[in-house]
Amino acid sequence: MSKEELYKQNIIKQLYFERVLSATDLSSLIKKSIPYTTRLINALLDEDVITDNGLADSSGGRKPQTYSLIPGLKYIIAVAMDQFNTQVGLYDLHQQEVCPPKNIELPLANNTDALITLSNAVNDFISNSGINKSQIIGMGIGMPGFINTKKGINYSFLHIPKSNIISYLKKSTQLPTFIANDSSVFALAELRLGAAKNKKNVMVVNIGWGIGLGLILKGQLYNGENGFAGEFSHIPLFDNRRICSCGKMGCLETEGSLNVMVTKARQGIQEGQSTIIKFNEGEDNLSAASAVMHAASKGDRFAISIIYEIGYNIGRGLSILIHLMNPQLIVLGGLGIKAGHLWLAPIQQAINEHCIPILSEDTSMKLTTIGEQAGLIGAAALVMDNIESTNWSSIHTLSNS
Amino acid sequence: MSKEELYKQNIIKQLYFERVLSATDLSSLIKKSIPYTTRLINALLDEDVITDNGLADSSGGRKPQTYSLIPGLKYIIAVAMDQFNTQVGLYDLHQQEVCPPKNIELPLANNTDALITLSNAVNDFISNSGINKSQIIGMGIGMPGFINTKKGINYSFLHIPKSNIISYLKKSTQLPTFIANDSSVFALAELRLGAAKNKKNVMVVNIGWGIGLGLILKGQLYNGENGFAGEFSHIPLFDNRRICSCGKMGCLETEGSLNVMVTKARQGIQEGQSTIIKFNEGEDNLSAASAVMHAASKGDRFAISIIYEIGYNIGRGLSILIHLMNPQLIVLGGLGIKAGHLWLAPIQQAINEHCIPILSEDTSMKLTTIGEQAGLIGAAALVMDNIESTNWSSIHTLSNS
DNA sequence: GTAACTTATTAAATATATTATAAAGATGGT
DNA sequence: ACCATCTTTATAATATATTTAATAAGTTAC
Repeated sequence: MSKEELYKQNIIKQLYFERVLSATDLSSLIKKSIPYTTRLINALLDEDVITDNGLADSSGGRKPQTYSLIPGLKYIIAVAMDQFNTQVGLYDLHQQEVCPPKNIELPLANNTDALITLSNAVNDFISNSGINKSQIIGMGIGMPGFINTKKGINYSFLHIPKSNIISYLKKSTQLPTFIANDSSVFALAELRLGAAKNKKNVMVVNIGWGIGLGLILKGQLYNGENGFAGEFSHIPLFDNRRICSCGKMGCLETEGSLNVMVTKARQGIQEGQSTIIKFNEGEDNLSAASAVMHAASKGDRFAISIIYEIGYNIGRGLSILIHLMNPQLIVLGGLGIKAGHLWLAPIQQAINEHCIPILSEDTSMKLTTIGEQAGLIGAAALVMDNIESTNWSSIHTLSNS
Repeated sequence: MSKEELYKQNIIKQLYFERVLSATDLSSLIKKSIPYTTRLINALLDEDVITDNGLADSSGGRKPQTYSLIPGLKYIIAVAMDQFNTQVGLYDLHQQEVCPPKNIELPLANNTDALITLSNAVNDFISNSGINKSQIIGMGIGMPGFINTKKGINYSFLHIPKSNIISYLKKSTQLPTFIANDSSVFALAELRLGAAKNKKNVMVVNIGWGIGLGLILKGQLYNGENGFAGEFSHIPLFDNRRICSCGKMGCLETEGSLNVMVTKARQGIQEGQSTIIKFNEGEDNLSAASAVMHAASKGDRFAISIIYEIGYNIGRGLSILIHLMNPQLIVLGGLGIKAGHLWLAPIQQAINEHCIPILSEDTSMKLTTIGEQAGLIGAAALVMDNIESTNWSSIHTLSNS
């Protein structure tokens, strides 16, 4: 690809994440001069890839002409997987849902058919959407596990003998495919569209059955040497003898996660704690955790105390992170976000107790604002973040010729 | 500075760290085409900043013409401080000592005169060296404490009301000055000239009275939002009740550092352990620690067991680091390096016990090879890493005209 | 001796920035 | 309402920066 095409691609990327930008904005974002940027913009206008978006308000001078992507020009398939379920969504270039996302049951553990199921589901989903496959620029997938993004290998699930996930899905769906760890995808969503936007050093914490972590360093996602960075859940932090899901003992996960929340709640109820939490027989962990968090939001003291304990332990882990990375912001999200601001006090308390003040003073903490679709939105962002070559103008060129 | 001058500066930087390079090497290092790079090289030759270094061996084609810096063209002042002593050295552009480094006693704690003492010492040192100040391109300083590199502030020591260290020293020594945390400087030395050279993700561990850490991520030094990243010594890792030097409890430093080594040795001897370690009355910590490490190298089982315990605890901390950063290499250095390979086994053991295998498998561990001058060499590298504008050709221009 | 390869040089073409100027609007005063 | 002045934005002409392509030259390995 020529340099000029690369810059155009960069402009498209910027417009995807910012939606509306002026020539001056774009010039500083792609770090090229205004006249040169203008030339690139005009080329993109000619190719019918972007559109004139009218004049924006003045900030003390001539009103800037603004530009944006044509939303229906191309689409993106976003896939958010967890160990049991997978969501598939379709988004346009304004990050809007084109049709309602689809949920499929897809257990990952010991499931040799998982990829077949996935690619069938994606192909069906596209067919039902009515969108032509040629208009889809790619598929982004966030999934749990140890993932080598470049090689397309998940060392925990979805193993394919003599091949890899990316090659397989490219072949079976005919779509450029990008995969990443679910916590990285979540962090990417925060970096491009959420609380970490335009921030440099941010820790994005995914409170779920484990504690996921996406590291944003110097304004970029950090993946580590093999893509395994951010294994926060399994740092050896406690001297307990609890066996963790990873096989080791004393991991953060054994004292701070939604699993622990459910366990503590069950235990407390059995011991006769007075609480409004009610578990049905055989209730699954997801609804149990939701019940605890719901009770806590209603003011249930027992539930709040459980969240306090777990939050405090997560905060202990975050103290280590603050010492090592000196971040400006910590963003909390994931399933646990249902308990909202109740996390803030115990985590902050732990940080106060375990951090050197000069370090913790300049680190702020926020709850995610992206909401439940974070996984899908991040997966779509993953495509735009990595896409290198797409024939952006094909459709309009065809209709024009 | 014009773009072209910037590129020339970059060429000088590359030649400083690599000593001898061909046009092709430089072209790929500065990421400009070969013809353009050649033009820049010729300009530098004309200005008598670099010199033709003859032909290098062929690797299957025409022998490359190589170039190098003229070592005596410019010099660098390097300063390595610890809490009690400060070393000052003078280096040429081939990283060679111009005269023996000087040691001065300079306690940092509660010493309002420290900066005056330092600048006097530096000025004296330069006078005695016989090098003209105009030939010195700058001064690099590594020092303990919480340091904001850009603002020139050390929040732990050397506080100056209404000014900062850089401004003060620039004024009193007339030299462009750069400061950084001692562990960062050590990591820089490893990155540019040592075991981390051309590596991407490396943890450089400084085993001393605390455990310092310099993080190299994506091939660059990582400093965090305010320059405080890498506070490994004070991560809350132990459930002990030992008060740390930072005021908190349970820091890594309280169970893994040379201070702990000395304490354990003293305790053991008092309890009648059989060992060849002998402490004189009132022996200071530095020689005591050296004695323990010396005994261990001789095979003293008690000394070795102490190193094992401390190494194991450091390894526990490193396990966390590996989970979070997924580095390809860990480099061990600092005062503790006197015990050499004896650290490797206990640290590796802790990593084996506390790391998920897939993470630890691809992380190797090495001892530093830079030696005792690491602090000074790194401080000199700090100058070359950051210098932006120097009149490189002045002297020769004068002699030519 | 020759194929394959690395390195060096030159001319030509392309990429990109700077400067000057114009246009459009904001602000504050009368 | 009208004007003077300061900003920001847009565009055209010009100058500079940088790469590409073609070619030549020097080496190695078979």
